[in-house]
Amino acid sequence: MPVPQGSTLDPDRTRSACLDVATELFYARGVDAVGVAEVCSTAGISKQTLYRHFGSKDGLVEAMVERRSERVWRWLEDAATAAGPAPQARLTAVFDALGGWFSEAEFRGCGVMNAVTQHRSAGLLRLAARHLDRYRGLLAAIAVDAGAADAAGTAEQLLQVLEGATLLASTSPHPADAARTGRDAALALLAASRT
Amino acid sequence: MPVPQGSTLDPDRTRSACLDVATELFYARGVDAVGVAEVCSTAGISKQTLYRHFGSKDGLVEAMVERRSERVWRWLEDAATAAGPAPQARLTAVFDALGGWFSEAEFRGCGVMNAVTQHRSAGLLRLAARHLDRYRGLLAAIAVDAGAADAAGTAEQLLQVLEGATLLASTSPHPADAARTGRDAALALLAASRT
DNA sequence: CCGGATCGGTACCGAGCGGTACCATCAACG
DNA sequence: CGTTGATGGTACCGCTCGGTACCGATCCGG
Repeated sequence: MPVPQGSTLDPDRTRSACLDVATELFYARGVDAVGVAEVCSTAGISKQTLYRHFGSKDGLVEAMVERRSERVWRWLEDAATAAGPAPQARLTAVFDALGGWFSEAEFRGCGVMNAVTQHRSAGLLRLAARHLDRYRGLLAAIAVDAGAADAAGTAEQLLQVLEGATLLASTSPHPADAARTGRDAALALLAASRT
Repeated sequence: MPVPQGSTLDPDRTRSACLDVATELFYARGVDAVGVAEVCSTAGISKQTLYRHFGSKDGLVEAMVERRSERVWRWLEDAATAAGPAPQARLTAVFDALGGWFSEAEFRGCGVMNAVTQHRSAGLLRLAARHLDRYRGLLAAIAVDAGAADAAGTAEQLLQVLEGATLLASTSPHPADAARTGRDAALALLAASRT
């Protein structure tokens, strides 16, 4: 198979490295506050290469948001799965994982929702909807296993708590507290969801 | 008293009109997407006048965020008060009022949190903290009257639901549903907060 | 009626932006 | 070995931004 793998000219590797840098910079300082020139110089590529891969800055932003959404969702799924089959344990694991994230010095809230708040484009709105749907799937599975009378409604409540905790943590001086508060609220809602 | 009131040269009136325009434009399209020139021309004032009143664009943004925070909080307080003394009724009134807001075509989420997401400055972080504290006071009073064992903790849970509902409504095709979901979650949490 | 202050309008500045053109380089392949 | 295609570097373009300087008009108190 003719797949290049260590080469300097591997397009996939270049693209991925570029997305890594874009994710970091855009998340840390905001999409508007970082120019494509800085992304290029930090990633060690030229502007031509960036534009050949992504077409425009918007294209770069959307590609990085999509990848980020998929990764953070998979990360939460893994955390839930590792907690075993009990729905309460899985929900607890989700919020505990969030707590670890919130406590990082670089934490700035949900990158997907931040991006759509900063640039309300049709593409980002669509990506945000997909992002939230992934979360809904995760939370609905927990609600179903917990015997919720209205699993979809319960999942929506849990999603509001999750996003609310994330948003409040992003401006709070004690972000880890937001995860604990969210976990308590989520567990209470899950318990109340059985008819 | 020498207060000018109808004059074209009334500084307070000019300042207020300027803040009205800034509130609308910055909220509708984002702080970065609107230049001071457009704010001035829409408000019918010159750039000199704007800079004499606010010093810089950041000053204008902070002044408009502070006013918006105070107004929306007072609006929610009034909605709760009008619902009578019962804590459940007041909490319901808060989320019903939010539902009316969410349903407006111009709704774009919480203007205060949007602003701090777009421009993470120390001033805006401070204003956001004050904004959330106002909400905490409103919700804590409800939690106390409902006999919550941990009123502050319950208020924090309700705040997460409120902000989560607002954030999700801002990207949802059915924003009013978010208010109903939030109301149900908030009432369930309030019920679960006793002992 | 006049002097000072404030107003709106406009031209302007330096800087940074997103995006493009051109070129020398270098690896891959026939 | 020569061709091809992708790369990094750099200069450049048109545009818009936040912010300032200057001007003539307008209002006000004395």
